[in-house]
Amino acid sequence: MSKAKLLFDLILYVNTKRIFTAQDVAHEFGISVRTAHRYLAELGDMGVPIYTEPGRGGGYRVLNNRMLPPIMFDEEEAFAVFFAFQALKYYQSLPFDIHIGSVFAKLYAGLAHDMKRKVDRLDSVLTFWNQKRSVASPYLKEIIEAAIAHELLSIEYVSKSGNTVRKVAPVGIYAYDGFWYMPAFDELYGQIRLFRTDRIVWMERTQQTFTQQMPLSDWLDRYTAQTPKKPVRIYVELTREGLRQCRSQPWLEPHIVMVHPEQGYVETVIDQEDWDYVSDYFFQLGTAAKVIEPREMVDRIRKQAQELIHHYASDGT
Amino acid sequence: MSKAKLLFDLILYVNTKRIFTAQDVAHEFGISVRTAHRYLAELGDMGVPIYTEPGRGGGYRVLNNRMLPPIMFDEEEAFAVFFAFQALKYYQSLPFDIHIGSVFAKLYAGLAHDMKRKVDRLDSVLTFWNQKRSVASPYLKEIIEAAIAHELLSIEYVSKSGNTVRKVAPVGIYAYDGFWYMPAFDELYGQIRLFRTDRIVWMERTQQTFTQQMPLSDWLDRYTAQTPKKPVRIYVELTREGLRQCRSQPWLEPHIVMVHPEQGYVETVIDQEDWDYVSDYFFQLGTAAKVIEPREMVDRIRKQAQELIHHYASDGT
DNA sequence: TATAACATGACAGTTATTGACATGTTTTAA
DNA sequence: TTAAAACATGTCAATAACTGTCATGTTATA
Repeated sequence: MSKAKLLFDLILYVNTKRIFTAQDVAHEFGISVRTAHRYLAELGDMGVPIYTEPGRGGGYRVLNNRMLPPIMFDEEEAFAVFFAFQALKYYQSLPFDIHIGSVFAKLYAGLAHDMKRKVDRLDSVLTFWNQKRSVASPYLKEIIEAAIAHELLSIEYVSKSGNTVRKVAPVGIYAYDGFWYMPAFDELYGQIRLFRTDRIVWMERTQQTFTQQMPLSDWLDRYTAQTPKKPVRIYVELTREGLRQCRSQPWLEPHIVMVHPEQGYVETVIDQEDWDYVSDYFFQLGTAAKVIEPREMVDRIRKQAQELIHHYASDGT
Repeated sequence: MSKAKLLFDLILYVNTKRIFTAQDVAHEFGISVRTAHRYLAELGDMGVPIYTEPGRGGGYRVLNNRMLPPIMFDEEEAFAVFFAFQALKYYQSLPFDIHIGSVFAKLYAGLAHDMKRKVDRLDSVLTFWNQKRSVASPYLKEIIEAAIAHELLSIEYVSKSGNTVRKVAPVGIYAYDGFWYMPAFDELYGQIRLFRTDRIVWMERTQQTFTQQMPLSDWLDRYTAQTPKKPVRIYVELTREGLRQCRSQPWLEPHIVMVHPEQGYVETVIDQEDWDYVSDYFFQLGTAAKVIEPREMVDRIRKQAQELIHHYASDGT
């Protein structure tokens, strides 16, 4: 085995084992103990954070920020990472911001000149835009790590009624509309509650772990799904313009049928709960859409239109 | 210079030069031509995509997907990249999706077992949540690259009035509320217009370049700052519900005046260009809003309502 | 057909790596 | 206090890898 390959494998070995002796390495890779020492010293020079404990019961130890073996990326891959980082620019608070910076620096340094210019320009042609929020959330990284490790957290939370200290089991965190939210099981209330992370003023990781209740996605689904209880069939004719508009509605788009470029229809089933929203949507489309079913929706739209005329007529003169 | 260091530098060298001979390398690094050949062969084995052209005028060539020299990341840095990728999960259409996949694979492969589990779990505790859109935008990558290269694009665009083919100079692209938008200078109109990339049905990169007009950020600033060219004053009374609705419109929110919890108004200046959009918005608010000024908007809303009644009446029986 | 490039092989000199052995140092358990 | 188990470092000879020179092909082009 070539030396390079061996060093490569050695990185993996030390990362997995964490604690080991030079004899272990010598035996594992079929080299002499002297060489094992030499190689491990070399890893140290390469930046792998190993330290040693001399004496009986000693050996090599790896610090927790372990190194990955060297990886070669091509420019496209590097560019993809820059692209992804761009998506994070908008967030005021970010976990791992330092690491993002160092990854950026390492990748950027390896680029050829022309490619560097390209990356510089990326900044000026690509934005992930949202309303900027200026509220800081310092505990994001800790929350993520606690959630991953299924670890209980003690938090002090600012709520309407004042600050409270609670012990919670985080389900996860999500970003929405510029804020970070943490759904977490609250021991006090015996149920999962939603916390805004910027309202957490103090936090401590306990050593206690909990058994996972549910993944974040399940919680979000349950939180948003609202279980369609009463299905309602709708049938709506669409003009060209109606087609164009409806295609940007994710809940309609899959059910659009285009008869020909100038005409089409939507036939789908909605939930009773969304009735008003759907009705308002087709109302707002005006003559670009024509609701055929349900009849009640037609009535409602007609009634709304009449109200509107009345509303503005009474205004008159 | 050590061999490793030399190979490292050689990668940079070949990436920058793109075309060169073994003599060039030998001279540049002070090695023999024979060794230059040997090293270059070694780079090939390492995965750097070089090929050769024998014969007079020949030499070594690098394919465009150039390689970066090997980089060592630590786990935290790798995790930061996974985190960034998580932010992109929500987008239906992504440029560089293949590359994101391959970066993920390369980094993931280098992780120790326990860390792999941690990354697997990241998915279940972290979400960047927005309303999902299912509309596909296949041309994102090309737009970005054209914008970076200041290259003119021919596009076929679906607009209200039908499909049109235009030649445009893209300023950049940005993601907003689940859609991708491309502001671009439109030769036809002699000004910068906004395109939704999912409505581009065909695209071709021309070879022509243009001189950059402005960076995307400037454009966004100007766009959001709303320097109306033809200002139109609007005055709209709002009910409680109207207040609630308007408050979630970023362009209205700053100009809302609440008289008391049940009543308020909006008074602001909009641009002539947005007239239709604004009118439609208040139409859709129904009786929750009452446009007082401009009178023409009142007329238009009334007319729309009448049309709607007619639209659904003719349907009748 | 000469030239300028890559391609490959052989060989000897040079350099780097390796293993064996020796000698310290530090810590812990007996 | 001592022995054992670990790292730490040095020396040296054997071996392996690398390098440069020379030689011989091959390929494309002026």
